[in-house]
Amino acid sequence: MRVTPSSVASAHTADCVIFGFADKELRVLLVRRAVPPFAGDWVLPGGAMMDRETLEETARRVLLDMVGVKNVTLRQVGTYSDPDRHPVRRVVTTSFYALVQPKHHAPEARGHAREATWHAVSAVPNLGFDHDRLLRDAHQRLILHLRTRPLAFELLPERFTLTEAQLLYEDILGEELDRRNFRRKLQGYDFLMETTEIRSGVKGGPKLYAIDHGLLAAALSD
Amino acid sequence: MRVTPSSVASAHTADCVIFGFADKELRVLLVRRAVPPFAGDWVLPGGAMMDRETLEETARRVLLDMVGVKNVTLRQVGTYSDPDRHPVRRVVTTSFYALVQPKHHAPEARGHAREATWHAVSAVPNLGFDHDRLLRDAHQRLILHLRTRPLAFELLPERFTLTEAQLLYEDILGEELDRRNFRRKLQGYDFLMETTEIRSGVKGGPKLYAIDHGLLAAALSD
DNA sequence: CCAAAAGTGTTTCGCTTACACCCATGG
DNA sequence: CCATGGGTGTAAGCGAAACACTTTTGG
Repeated sequence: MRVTPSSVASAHTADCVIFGFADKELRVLLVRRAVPPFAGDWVLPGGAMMDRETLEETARRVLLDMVGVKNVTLRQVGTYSDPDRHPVRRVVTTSFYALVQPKHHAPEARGHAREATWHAVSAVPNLGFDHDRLLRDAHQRLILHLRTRPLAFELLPERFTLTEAQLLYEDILGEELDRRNFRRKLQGYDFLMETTEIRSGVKGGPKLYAIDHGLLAAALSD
Repeated sequence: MRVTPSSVASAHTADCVIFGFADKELRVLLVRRAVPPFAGDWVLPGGAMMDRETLEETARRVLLDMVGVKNVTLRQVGTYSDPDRHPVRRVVTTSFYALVQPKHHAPEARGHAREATWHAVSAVPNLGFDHDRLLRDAHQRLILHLRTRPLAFELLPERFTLTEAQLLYEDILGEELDRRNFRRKLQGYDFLMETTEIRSGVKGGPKLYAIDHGLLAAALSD
C-alpha cells in the first residue's frame, strides 16, 4: 500500500500477443530486436508504460504502432515480475492478447525492432526474455475464452467459408472437430449470415458467410 | 521493452483478497487504514513489492503478516494501472486471491493498518482506493474457478458436514443448489472421505467428512 | 471423369435438473 | 413428541458426440 524504504520502483511494460489467422494457420506477430539485450532475437512487441497512461493504453499504442489497428479485442492475461526476467534492470511486464486480421494490416518494424513478421504459432522460434512463457500463457487464455465465447470471428476476414472457420478453431484449440457438429453450432449463431456468393478457385463450391458485427458484439458482451 | 525518457517508474504493490468461510458465510479479510490517504477506511491488505521479490512473494509475505498462513492457494487476478487510482502518487497494483480457514488464523493489524477483521462478502463496506473493484473482480474469478475445479475445500476445516460444504458453495456462487444433486457430485470426488464421527449439537446427526489432501492436490493440478 | 471438398440428419450418450419421502436428533 | 435438518433414488430433459452418404466443383 505504501512505498517503504526497501520497496522498488520498477519500470513497467505492456507486451502484446497479437494473434492473426492467415494461410490456414493461427499466427502471432513477433518483432526482432535491434538492440541489446537479446539483440537479434524474436520477442513479443511491447512498450513502456508512460506517465499518464494505463497499461491497456500502452498496449493499444503498441498495437497501433505495429499493425495500425484500433478497436480490437484486447484482454489482460497476467503480470510477470521475476526480478531477473530482464537481464539489465528490473522490468515488470503485463501481457495482453489481441485478435486482428493480418491481411488488412502489414506489420511495421519500429523503435527497437529490426523486423516484424507473422509466425505460425505452431512453429515460433525461441523468444527473448520470458516471452515464450508469455506466449504460452496467452494462448492458453485464448483457448479458455474461445471455449465459452465465439471470439474467433474477430480473426476471420469479411467473407469466409465454414471450413475456414473450422480450420481456425481447430488450430487454436489444437484438436480436430466434427464437421457437422461444428457447422450446426455455427449456424445457431444469429450473427452469422449466409451470403449468396461462393468461393471460387476451390473445390466443392463452398458458400461464403459474413458477420453481423452488431449482433456479434451483443453476443460477446453477455 | 525499454525505459524511454517519458516512461514512468511506478511503485508496484500486491493486494490480497483473502477469502475465508466462517459462521456459514463467505468472508473476506479487510484492514482499516491508520494513515492517509483513506485513513479510517477499509481496504484490502497489501504491500509494496520489494527489491528481489516477485509480486507473488509480496502477496505471500502480506498473507503471512496478516494471518500467519503459508502454502495456501494464491492466484493472480489482474493488474490495475489507472494513473489516478492512488490519489498521492502513481501506484500500480496486482491483485491475488487466497483461500484460508479463518479459525486457525486470527488476523493481526500491522503496518499501516489500524484494525483487521473478517467481513461477510455480502456486506462489505465501501473500500478505499479502487478496492471495491478489486474485490468484485476477485470474487468473479473465484466463481469462475469454482465452477470448474473443486477449489472450495481449501476453505473448509478438517472436519465438515456436507451441508456446510453446500452452504459454502451457495454463498460463493450466489445461488441455491439442489441438496441431492450436490451430495451426489461431492460423493463422486475421490478425495472426500466419510468419517465415522457425527456432528453433535445439531439436529439430524450429520456425518462428518474429511479431505485427503494428497488426492485433492492431484485433482486440482489437472 | 475423377479426386477432393462441401453439404446434410439422426441416434446415442452422459450430465444436469427436477422432484418427495423417511430417518435421526435436539430441544 | 415434534420440529428441524439429514439422508436417499429415479425419471426427464438437454446438449455434446458419433457417424456415412450425396452433391458440387476444379483440374
